[in-house]
Amino acid sequence: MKHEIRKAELFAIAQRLFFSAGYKAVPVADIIREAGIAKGTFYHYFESKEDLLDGTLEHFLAEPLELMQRIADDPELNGREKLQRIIDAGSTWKARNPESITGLVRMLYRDENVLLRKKLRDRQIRFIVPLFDRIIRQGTEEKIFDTPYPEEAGELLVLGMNGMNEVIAELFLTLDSLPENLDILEKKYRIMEYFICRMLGLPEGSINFGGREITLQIRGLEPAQGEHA
Amino acid sequence: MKHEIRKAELFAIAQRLFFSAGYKAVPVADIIREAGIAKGTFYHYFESKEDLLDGTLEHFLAEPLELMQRIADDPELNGREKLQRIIDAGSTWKARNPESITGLVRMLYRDENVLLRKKLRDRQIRFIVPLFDRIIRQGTEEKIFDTPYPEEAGELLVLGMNGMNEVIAELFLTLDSLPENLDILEKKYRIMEYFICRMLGLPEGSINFGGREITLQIRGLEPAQGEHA
DNA sequence: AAAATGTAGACCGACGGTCGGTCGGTTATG
DNA sequence: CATAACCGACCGACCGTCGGTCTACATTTT
Repeated sequence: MKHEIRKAELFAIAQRLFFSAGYKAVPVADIIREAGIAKGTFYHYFESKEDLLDGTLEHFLAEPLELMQRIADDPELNGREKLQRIIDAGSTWKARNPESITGLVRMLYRDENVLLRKKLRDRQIRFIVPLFDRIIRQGTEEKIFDTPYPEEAGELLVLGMNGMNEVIAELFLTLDSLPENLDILEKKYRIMEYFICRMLGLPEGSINFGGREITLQIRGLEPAQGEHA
Repeated sequence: MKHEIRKAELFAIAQRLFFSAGYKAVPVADIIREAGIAKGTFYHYFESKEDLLDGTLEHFLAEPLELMQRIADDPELNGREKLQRIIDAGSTWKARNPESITGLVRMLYRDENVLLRKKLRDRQIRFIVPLFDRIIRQGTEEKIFDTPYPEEAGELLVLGMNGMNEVIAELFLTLDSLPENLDILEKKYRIMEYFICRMLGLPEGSINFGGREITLQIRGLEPAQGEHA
């Protein structure tokens, strides 16, 4: 088991370095220096630098994905509640480590880091789509959801949310220089809520992504900073 | 003007090489060998390899985007017709050069080529979203469209279509080994049609992506190859 | 029981080879 | 003669390889 421990150590180092500077920008040399091992040793543990990246992302996503799994499996919740809980879980996770999020997003949305972003996104989608499918099937059986194409709604939902997320992330990054973009950003959230309800045949307001306090909190600002509707 | 001609030559070479082998896989050395120039000359024309890529994509997309622009500017057409014509233009363009399309898609959807795909997509989206916004505004004024969030519908539409396109492209690539996926692929198109109409408040069937003949034609197969509904 | 032998896998770091990009200089052109 | 076009040797940063050592433990031999 020494092997697995060592690998986990390397994952931790890689996560820190990749997530602060980006994948391409971190040479293998840096990683092995921090780990105190030699080039050859590194390639004893991993087939390639990209192999390390894959493992690191798997490691990184394991916990949040497992959390979602648990929510989806919870027999106490109906379809709508599960959806909302999964959304909430995302928000609170982001709100809990605001420092890292801003840096992470800023790094991810650079051209040179598309690969990293793509791998992260792919893994999430591959995992989440089946989850959503199950939840939507449940909600439909419970007569809470009412949608044509129930089998496809999950995929469409996840893809749509993902596309919007990219737009939102880019807006998020502009907030420092253009604080007024907060309104646009919030509007995007409202639209997403609207379309999700629309697609699932839910009454408006059944799903929500949290108000602007959440966004501000994620940015690491106090919610009450001259912000009043 | 010699300068521009030379650049166009290099774009042509780059397009051929990048689109068959991928961006990373084509070293600058290959390009200058084909062009018969030296390293230094290359960097006299371009700031970097990536600069060449940007220019190449701009070059590549110029014609189809201009065509879309013309459709959007056509005073004879109403909103719905413009939308449909733009979709048709895409289909016929693909159907006209089927050999290149399959290879292109196969190359684009490799991990190592995410950057290329991203740049292509970004440029399209940046160009198309304002176009769609105008068309949707026109259609809304004509009372042909009826949508909440008319200003956002364009972005949502383009993003949604784009996400679906990625899924469809991946399905498209499996058709050789799994011909039955054609049905799934067609279904995705039907769903897209449905949701576009839904989002724009059009009666069902107002927009269509063409039947399976188009898809088969794009693959370079004759439509009538044992395919009958 | 102790010593010799075998072995697998952790570990090492110099080295090969590729590639993007630079630089000092030469040649053509207007 | 000045400016743009052009040249190719060279540089430095990387990823990944390769031949080999060292340690710890199992197996056999004395």
